[in-house]
Amino acid sequence: MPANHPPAEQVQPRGSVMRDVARLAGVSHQTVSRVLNDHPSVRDETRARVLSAMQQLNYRRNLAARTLATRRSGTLGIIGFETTLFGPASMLYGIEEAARAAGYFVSIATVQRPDRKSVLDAADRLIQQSVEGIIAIAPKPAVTSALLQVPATLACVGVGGGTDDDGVAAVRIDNAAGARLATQHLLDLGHATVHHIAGPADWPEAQERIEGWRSTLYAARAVVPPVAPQSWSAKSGYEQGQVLAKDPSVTAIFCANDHLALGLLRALHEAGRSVPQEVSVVGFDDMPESGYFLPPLTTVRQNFTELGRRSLGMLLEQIELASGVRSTEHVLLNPELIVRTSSAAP
Amino acid sequence: MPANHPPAEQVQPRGSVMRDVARLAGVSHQTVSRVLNDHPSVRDETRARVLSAMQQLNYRRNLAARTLATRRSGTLGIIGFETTLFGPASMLYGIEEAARAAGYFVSIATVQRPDRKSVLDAADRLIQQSVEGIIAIAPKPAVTSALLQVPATLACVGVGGGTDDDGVAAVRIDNAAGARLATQHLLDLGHATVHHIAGPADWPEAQERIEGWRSTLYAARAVVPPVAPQSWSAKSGYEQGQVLAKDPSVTAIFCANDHLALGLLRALHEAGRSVPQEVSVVGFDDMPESGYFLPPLTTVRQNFTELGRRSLGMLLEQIELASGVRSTEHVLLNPELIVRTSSAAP
DNA sequence: GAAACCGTTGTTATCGATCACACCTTACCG
DNA sequence: CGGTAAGGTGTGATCGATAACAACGGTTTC
Repeated sequence: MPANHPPAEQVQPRGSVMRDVARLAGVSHQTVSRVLNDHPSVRDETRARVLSAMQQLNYRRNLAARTLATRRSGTLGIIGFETTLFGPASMLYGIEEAARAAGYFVSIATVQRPDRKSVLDAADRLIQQSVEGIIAIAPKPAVTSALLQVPATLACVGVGGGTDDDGVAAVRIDNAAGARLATQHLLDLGHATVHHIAGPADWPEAQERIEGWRSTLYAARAVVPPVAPQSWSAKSGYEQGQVLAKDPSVTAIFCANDHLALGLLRALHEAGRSVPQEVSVVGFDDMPESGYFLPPLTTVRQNFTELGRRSLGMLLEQIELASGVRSTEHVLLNPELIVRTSSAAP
Repeated sequence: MPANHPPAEQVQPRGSVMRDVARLAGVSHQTVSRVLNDHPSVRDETRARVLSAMQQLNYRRNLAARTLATRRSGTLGIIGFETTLFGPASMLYGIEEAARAAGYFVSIATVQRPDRKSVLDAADRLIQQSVEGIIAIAPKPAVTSALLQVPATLACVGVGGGTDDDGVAAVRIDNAAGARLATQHLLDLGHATVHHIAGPADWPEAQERIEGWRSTLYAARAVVPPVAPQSWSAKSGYEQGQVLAKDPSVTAIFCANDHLALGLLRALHEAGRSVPQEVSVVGFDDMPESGYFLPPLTTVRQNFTELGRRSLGMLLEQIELASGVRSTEHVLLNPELIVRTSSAAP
């Protein structure tokens, strides 16, 4: 049920509307509308008169009226999760930028938890605004599966790790490939095996990175050390790092993200184990700061902005195709290994 | 001039509208509207019938129509700058959360550069959407001064460092106070003076931090070392750090933000100067990672989320007061010193 | 010379809500 | 018992745009 606002006595001051422009230009409002919509059959001289009138009156077309008449709002919705983090924030940025370029407006709805109810709630708010499509930042499958519940004629795209669900179009990076890149890099340097500090067990992205890491070790016939998934935080990296630091056989560690790596670096430092001389470390994400860690972090770069742009591209495709059937296309982007100084031969 | 979208043949499927609900409930559309708007004079039994009809039809009120009729959109606009950074991203989050709680929708428009033209452009896009108010993330004065150009009846609030301008309501943190906190902390530890790695010279926030730092040194009759403002980046901190590291008289350094501090820490480490034994370092911002730097960074915390919430509060006040005159209230939030291990007695 | 057509323009209905006002009960009062 | 007030409900106009169609002068076509 939509909220009702407290009354604001003063309404927005009535700016100029199409009638005013029409009167000033000496034409009908419909002609003004034609100029506005680039209709071909308007005489150049008439068009010029109208345009000048619009300029004089500082006319701005009323989107609400247009939406009502056309049943198209020119607005896209984003369902965001943990948007204070660098990754989601960058996706958001990429989406907005691309949307603006395509002439769309962007409305956002954040969710506290990536569960079905919150997502449906957010989607509802967006639908009320007549958005023409929704992009959901979807770290967990619950998000995309919730998207299946929204009216099937509404274009939807999921972006992020939790987009396994086949019913919804999605863009994601290839987490397993990224993990393979990192692991193989360390093996190639000559490490006997690679330890892994994983992300939380219930996150698909964390699972996929474990998968990629594990399969690479298998292929190389290397020992597969145990993992103890906890969270994505530097704290967790620090704590697990303290344990690993005690084990002299550990020479290479791949972290599921850069925050974990940061915590790990601190733990190794405190334990007196130098990086990369004694232990090599590789992260995942490539945050802006990662190049300035001590030592600068070798990591797997996700191009979040590109992720955002691509998802917007897919959404527009769906909208403009308007087949009515929802696309279920999945796009997998390849991450890139950024080698810095935290990794070296043993 | 608004962009026109390529035609999407298929329009949104017509969901149920007020007429449908009215028919099913056996009342007039006006009565449905009354129920929707909590009008007192509806018999309980009628209200119940209407509500049940709405539920059966999964009715959702059309915001565009409502906006057209009431001239109120229930939407607020945000003009964002560098929203991928932790600070702006957190403000955005705080705003959205508070807006949702207050029953408002949020639409966003980002700008590439914080200059007059870009801001007016963004404001224009928001005005087209009939937003009832605008919050601008305003790192530079050009932003708020641009806000003065938007119709005076539209509520506006600036948030951030560039909000000196007296014509616009604003929320900001007290940068000078933060700098004093940091500088005094270092002096209190027993350092003879404090060096400063500043932010870029054309940013008010950087200037205010310089001011706070300098005035504290004056008051303590300490030597005021020169500053060489460059950028906000870790790279800049690294480069300036390399210079400072060579000077054995330098024992305490206050950085204008945590990124600079990160770069500095690396430079000090590479120069073999230990922190905090030989050199103390204090940052500004308190990013989530700062507690895991090597060593954990003493820093000045800005509560960005709170900044966002407060700015939204002020905006709502303006909207709901609707005095027509724009508020010019300024709110200054106090930052907080977070002491970790990067600072110690010389 | 009538019919068909074109480019250009105006007229009227429409989108889905709210608002102002009219209408009908019922109740209460003098 | 009639008049007024108040509660509950319906009717029609309205917000500002677009859509559909009609109208008009001037060709072109048969």
